[in-house]
Amino acid sequence: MTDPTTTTRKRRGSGRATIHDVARLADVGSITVSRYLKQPGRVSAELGARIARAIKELNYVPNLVAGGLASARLRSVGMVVPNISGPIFAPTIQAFNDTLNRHGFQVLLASSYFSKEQEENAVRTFLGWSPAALVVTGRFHTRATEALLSASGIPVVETWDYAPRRKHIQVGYSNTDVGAQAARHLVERGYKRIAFVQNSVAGDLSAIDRRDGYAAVLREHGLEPWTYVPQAPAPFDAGQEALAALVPAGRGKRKADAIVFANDNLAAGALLAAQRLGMSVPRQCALMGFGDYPFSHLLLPSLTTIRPPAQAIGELAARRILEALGELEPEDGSPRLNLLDCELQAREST
Amino acid sequence: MTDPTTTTRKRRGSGRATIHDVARLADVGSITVSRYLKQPGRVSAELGARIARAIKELNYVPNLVAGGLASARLRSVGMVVPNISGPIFAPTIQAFNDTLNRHGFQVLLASSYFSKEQEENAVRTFLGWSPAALVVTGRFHTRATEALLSASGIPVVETWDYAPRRKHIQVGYSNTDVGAQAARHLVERGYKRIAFVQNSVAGDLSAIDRRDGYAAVLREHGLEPWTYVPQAPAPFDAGQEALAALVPAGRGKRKADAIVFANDNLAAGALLAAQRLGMSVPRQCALMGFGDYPFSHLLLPSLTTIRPPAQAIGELAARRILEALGELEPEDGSPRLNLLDCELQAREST
DNA sequence: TTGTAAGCGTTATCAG
DNA sequence: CTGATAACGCTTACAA
Repeated sequence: MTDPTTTTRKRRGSGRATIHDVARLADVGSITVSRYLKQPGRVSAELGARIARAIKELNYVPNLVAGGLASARLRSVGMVVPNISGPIFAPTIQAFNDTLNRHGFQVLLASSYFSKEQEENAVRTFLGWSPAALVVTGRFHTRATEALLSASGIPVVETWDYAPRRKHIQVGYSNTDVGAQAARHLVERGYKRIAFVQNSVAGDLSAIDRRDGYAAVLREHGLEPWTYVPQAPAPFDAGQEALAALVPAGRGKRKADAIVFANDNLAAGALLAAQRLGMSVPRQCALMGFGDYPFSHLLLPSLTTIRPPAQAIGELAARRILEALGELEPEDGSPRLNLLDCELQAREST
Repeated sequence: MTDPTTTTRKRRGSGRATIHDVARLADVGSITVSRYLKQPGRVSAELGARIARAIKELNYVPNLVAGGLASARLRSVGMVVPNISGPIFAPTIQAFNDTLNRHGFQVLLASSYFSKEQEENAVRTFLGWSPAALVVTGRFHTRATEALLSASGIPVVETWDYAPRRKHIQVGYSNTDVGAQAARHLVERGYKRIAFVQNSVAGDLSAIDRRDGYAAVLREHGLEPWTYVPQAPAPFDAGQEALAALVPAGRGKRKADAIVFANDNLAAGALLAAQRLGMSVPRQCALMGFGDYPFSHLLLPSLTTIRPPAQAIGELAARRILEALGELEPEDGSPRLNLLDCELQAREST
């Protein structure tokens, strides 16, 4: 009743029904079946109905791999992110994946762990898949990656950053602005000795941009920037270490009255350390982070932080790609530059 | 210097160098290049060297799509998870993806949002990709999904659950045991009126297994199971609602002295509500969750919970697949059934 | 150890 | 609107 291969069993192949099986059963040419699948409008209603019946009867699933080979373009999009499971990129991946899935594209994922070399590797691998487009994180890549991206001839999107002068599509926000936003928030609240705590993860260059934005605002206000780089590798420990260094117990030393951390993990480490030390936040020292991780509003005191548009980045990147591929009508002109906003979440810790 | 197509430019194709270009430059048959790439041992050192040079010269990247078509098996593995970005599945995806990437496989991801129909859809789509293996979450699927999986003829892994009688490879833990573990923990600490709060997300059937395990242990100890199903859709609100219902303010009513929540989000909602109400946890009521989300040890009091082996599931699923495909030597016999442990994290809230 | 021939299942091209 | 034919770039089967 449901024998996929109407003819003799072949030596190779998947054993599944092919477009030819459908064509034979519907008594049309295979190419007509292909057309029916891609552009139903270009096939007469009668043949269309016969084909539809045959497809159902054979339980036919088009082989996307063969289609990808023939058209030199697989319906897939490669995406390189620093990591999949962190609180930062996961919503971006989710939104990106869901949006593209909805249009029949598969997302291929690879993580770079903030290493440009691993990113290069991933891009090289992706090219073997003849993807329809590529997405990378940030604007910092190896020269080889740049070359591969440029030579690929397919749409490329850079996410989670914003570099107007680059040639690829940009979907992100300005980390410099974020740093400035944080600094302004603290200055407005009257804090004077405002420190910035760097990420101990080497390779997270976006945190350096945030620091630069912070430093610029402080200088504007006649305050002296003050950066601390923790040694501890684990973010919670690093946050604790930074607090101890910037708000020492003894008298007479220079003390920070507010600290901006490169991310919420560092800030949470400091917040917990403060609790343990009986230090009052924000009275003795205000703390703020970046990222608005899921736990940040649950802390006591709740953590002031800046929320990046993680989900919007994924969704918009997918949309711009679909537009570039002609799969979607450009809604707002489909600009190459897409600058999104980060929202300051003012809470108890400042 | 780097003209990919030594001969005439072709009308179709990606424009990239092919295996034939490499073969021509190295003056060998294309099949020898193919062999060199797959089984370097079967090619003489001299030809190998010539081929290696040609590959470098042409910057050749094998077209995996063509290879996948020819061999009727793409080096890809489809994975369906309820969601990508939650605290639960993200570590599994990360570990699974990284392990398979390391062996040259691409992971194709799709999210079901706990819907069996969406899962079926994803599986159907994946089959069009001729994947080498498939991974699904849990043991509950539509009949059509079951049929597709069985007919696929490729290794199938069910994760995040453990159903010994099913025919697919199992990599997970027993949710019933987890529920029992939670109940035992509370019984041992002397709690008597122990309630269980269900998930408000319909479709998360694993939570029901946990409740069953909890109920069995309570009965063993002569205690009466007591399940509450919140109405609020958002987990935090649902947790708060459950607390209000199970530990009412008035006198004379029946009150829970301990509550097991279906997950940490619910428990966190209750914990925060307790703080706001000035209720002392665990003195007035002990609370525990499931999942050990990243924030759980940061709460005040820190949340007792059970940590599922999320990362181990991803890694082991990948390993079993690679073994089934002959890409990896079976280390411990590569059993079909893989039961992992969940670790109870006893903390302040109980 | 190496090579030849024949697909894999689809789509681009061009002709009716 | 429909179809025959020839790719797409690689691997399997078989032969030397």
